[in-house]
Amino acid sequence: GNMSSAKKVFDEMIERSSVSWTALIDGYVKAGNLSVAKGLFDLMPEKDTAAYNVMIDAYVKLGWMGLARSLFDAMPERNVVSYTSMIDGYCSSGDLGEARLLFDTMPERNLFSWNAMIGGYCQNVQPQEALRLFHELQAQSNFEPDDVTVVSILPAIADLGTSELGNWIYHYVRRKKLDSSSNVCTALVDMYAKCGEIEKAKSVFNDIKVKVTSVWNALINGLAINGLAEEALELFLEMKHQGIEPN
RNA sequence: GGGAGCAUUACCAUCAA
Repeated sequence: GNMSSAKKVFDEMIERSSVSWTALIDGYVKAGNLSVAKGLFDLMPEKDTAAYNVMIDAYVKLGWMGLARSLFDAMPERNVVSYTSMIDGYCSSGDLGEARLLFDTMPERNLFSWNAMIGGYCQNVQPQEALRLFHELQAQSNFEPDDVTVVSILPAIADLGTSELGNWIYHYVRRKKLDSSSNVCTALVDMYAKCGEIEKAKSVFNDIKVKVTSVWNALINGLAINGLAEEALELFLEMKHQGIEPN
């Protein structure tokens, strides 16, 4: 995040590749300085796809889909990153139709693009569509769900309250050793609790080797929403007893 | 043969609206 040093090095360079331009532009974007980023982008002599992608994603994260779309349409060549950024943006703005249109028409997809579309349905509370795409990912693509896919899909299953699907994910997680991710574990505990399977939630919790705060939170909340207030309080005390800081 | 720039999950909890 040290933009003044980055700029200094950049200014001292004899030759600047498109990689150095793009790295600097993205630095300004991530530092929240869009106007400087845009100024550099406009100055950049030969803008390649990655440079356009950085600017598109900057607009996307601000929710400015009109500007993002203008660049997307204007750029000479679009790659899978360009499409995935746009899909992410449309999903975040609630325009699932436009997102899906891009997803269906993009020349090639990777796991990022699948995850973006699946996550989009989840966050717009369309768990059934999310699950349909999740199955399609496994049946009709060369990719396998990863920890990101699982963390996206579990809240959708929790919304539906159907733990049979959750059980399938649970076994998948164990088979693929995805339970080394705290986010995956947290999402599993949460899912079982929201499906009313509090014993299963506890059992998943107990199997977790390294319990970070969010895992404790998930089970404490799970006990609470299942009417087990006393157990929730006990677990909270146990957590403090073990030296885990409540947040 | 190797390497540098861009996209997807973190809501699980709390607080705020």
